[in-house]
Amino acid sequence: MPVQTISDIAKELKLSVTTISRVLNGKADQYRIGKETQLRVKEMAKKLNYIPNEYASNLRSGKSNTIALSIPTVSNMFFAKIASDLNRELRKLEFMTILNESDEDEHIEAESLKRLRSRNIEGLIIAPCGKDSKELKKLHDSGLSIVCIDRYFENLDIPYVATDNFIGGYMATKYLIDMGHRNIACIQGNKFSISNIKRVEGYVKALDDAGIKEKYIEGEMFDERNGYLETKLLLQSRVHVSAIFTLSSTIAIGCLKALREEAIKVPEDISLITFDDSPYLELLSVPITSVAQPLLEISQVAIRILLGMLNDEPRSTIQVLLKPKIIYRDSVSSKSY
Amino acid sequence: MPVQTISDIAKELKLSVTTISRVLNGKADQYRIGKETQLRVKEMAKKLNYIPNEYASNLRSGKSNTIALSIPTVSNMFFAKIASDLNRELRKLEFMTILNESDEDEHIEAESLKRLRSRNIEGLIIAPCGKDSKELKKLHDSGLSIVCIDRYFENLDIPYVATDNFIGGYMATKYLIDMGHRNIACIQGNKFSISNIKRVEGYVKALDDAGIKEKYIEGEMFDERNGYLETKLLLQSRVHVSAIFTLSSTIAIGCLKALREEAIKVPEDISLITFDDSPYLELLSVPITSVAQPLLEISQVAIRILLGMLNDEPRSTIQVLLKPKIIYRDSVSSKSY
DNA sequence: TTTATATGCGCAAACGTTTGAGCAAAAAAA
DNA sequence: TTTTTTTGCTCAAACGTTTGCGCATATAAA
Repeated sequence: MPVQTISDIAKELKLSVTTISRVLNGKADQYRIGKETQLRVKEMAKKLNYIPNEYASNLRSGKSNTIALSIPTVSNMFFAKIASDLNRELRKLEFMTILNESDEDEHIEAESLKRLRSRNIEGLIIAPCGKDSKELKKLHDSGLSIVCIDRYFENLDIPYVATDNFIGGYMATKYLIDMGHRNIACIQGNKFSISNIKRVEGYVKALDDAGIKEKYIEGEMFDERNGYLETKLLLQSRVHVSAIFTLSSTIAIGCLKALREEAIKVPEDISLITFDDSPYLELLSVPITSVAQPLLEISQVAIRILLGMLNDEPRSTIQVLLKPKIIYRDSVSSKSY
Repeated sequence: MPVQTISDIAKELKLSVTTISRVLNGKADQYRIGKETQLRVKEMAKKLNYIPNEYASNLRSGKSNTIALSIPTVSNMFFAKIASDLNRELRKLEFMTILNESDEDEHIEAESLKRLRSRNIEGLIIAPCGKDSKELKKLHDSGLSIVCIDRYFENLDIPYVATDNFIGGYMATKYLIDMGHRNIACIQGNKFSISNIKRVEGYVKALDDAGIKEKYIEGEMFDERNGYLETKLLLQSRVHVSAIFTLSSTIAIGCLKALREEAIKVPEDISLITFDDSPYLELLSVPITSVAQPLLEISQVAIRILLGMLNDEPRSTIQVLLKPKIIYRDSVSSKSY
């Protein structure tokens, strides 16, 4: 069966395409199309198995019913959960979701954003990976509704919603300090992502507040490999730490594997606390204490902000930071000097 | 800056839109556009920051450069990995990816598929969730290039690539049997997904081959909750099992949590083997033996098949089953009677 | 009966591309 | 010089919608 168009229906019913279009768009009453005609049109549309051509409709109307989602990667559970929650909401709102993964590569991200401009998307939800994104700024300047999640740019007035990473970093570190630790290493992820930066700032502030000078900040990627490598390096270096603060659960896994290889016991030899919770953490040989982010809230707030912008509410600079929560388990020992 | 169109460039250069279009599409030589003109067009396009309108272009040409990906959910690591791998390849091929999550709900899936028809997508990669999908069949009949991953329909000649789940189920169960277990429970996921069905068939066959009559097959969802609940039920029932085979890593987590609550030791009291590998598994209090699926291969083969179809190669019914691999860890004890 | 209002629908342009066909001028061949 | 070929580009239609405006006809009011 060939693709049926509006004008096929029109021909069949000996009506104009205008009438068909109006009925099918729910604008029939507004344009005073008779009740009976409406019925006949709808029936014929069903009978012919009519499928609207979104490309034609978008070309004319400018509406694409499409939202783009740009995140580092969906194979990181943190982003996967958020992507899934967002996608579910968008589906309910009858939007299609375009998925863009940047793989933490700002060139890929920029390229994707550029290509998005061709698609007339109506909104963009993005966890940007670059230090500063010219492309994102361009999109923003062009009037596109954008909301940043997890990461954002302090110098751009793009609305964002993220965990209060500074507090998270501070809480985690303070907890370690309160438990008696003084030599605390921090294995970070992407140095240019604001969420990483804020976590590190929290770490530093907590140490400063406690009058601790020694700080060890290493790492550069939110992945297992980085956690493994940096832990190995840490153990082989001369610095002696009694606790490690990993800035993502992926990093934590790598760290744990390295610790195990070196036969270091958690928490007896080294304590561990990590950003990001995961259902696995409580099942590990040592259940890992973590800083849990309010995942669902992030997506929900993001959607709410986006909808606000789409409904032409005045473009305010909404910036939401949500409190994280420490989930206490057994990977941090109290250390008394 | 307003959106610039091809005709803006044309006006600026006093050329026809046809010429601009041809240059910008790389068809300049084919249509004998002068070298110098080509340069001037390209420069002006850059200068005006021209962005092609994909909707107009698709409307005319029928090409959408869009592939849809339909999976249960991206918050299941198995699908997340696959989605990510596929998306990366599609990006390289200059396709945009539309993400559709069905949440294992066939109505949602059907609705999404229906809406896809409006988008003129060029291909569809899907892990269908229903028992049989009318919508999918319609799309297939309409000539769309489709490849199924992980799940498929044996009665439709849609190409698919999946793990050989029968073998996987057989291997896992045989291993348990070889280790001396006779009472083996199987906690399954979605009963209607062929991957689940095949795994169960493998489980049954292995038991039959060993002359074991007792079979315990329970469960109905590929998630943690199901694993937890079914394990609880299993433990409270009168049947006594010495080993459990969970059909996904999510189920395994729930199972482990239940076992821990009931103070059952793995593998001393009960042995566990699970489908799906995960970087976490080796870090658990008891490293879990698993049946690892060839994730990357699945995506790669899927892409290859899809490309073949897109390039108008004869539509053959390619059906690929890839061998899984057992990763031996410590969750299965040998039991001697 | 004439005039005003309501009802039901159609005309035709527009959205920004792509594309088959074709035309004028320049270059080459005769 | 005339004819053929090549070069460089343009015309205009088409893709399937949406939409501002407008035109009959029917009904109600005067």
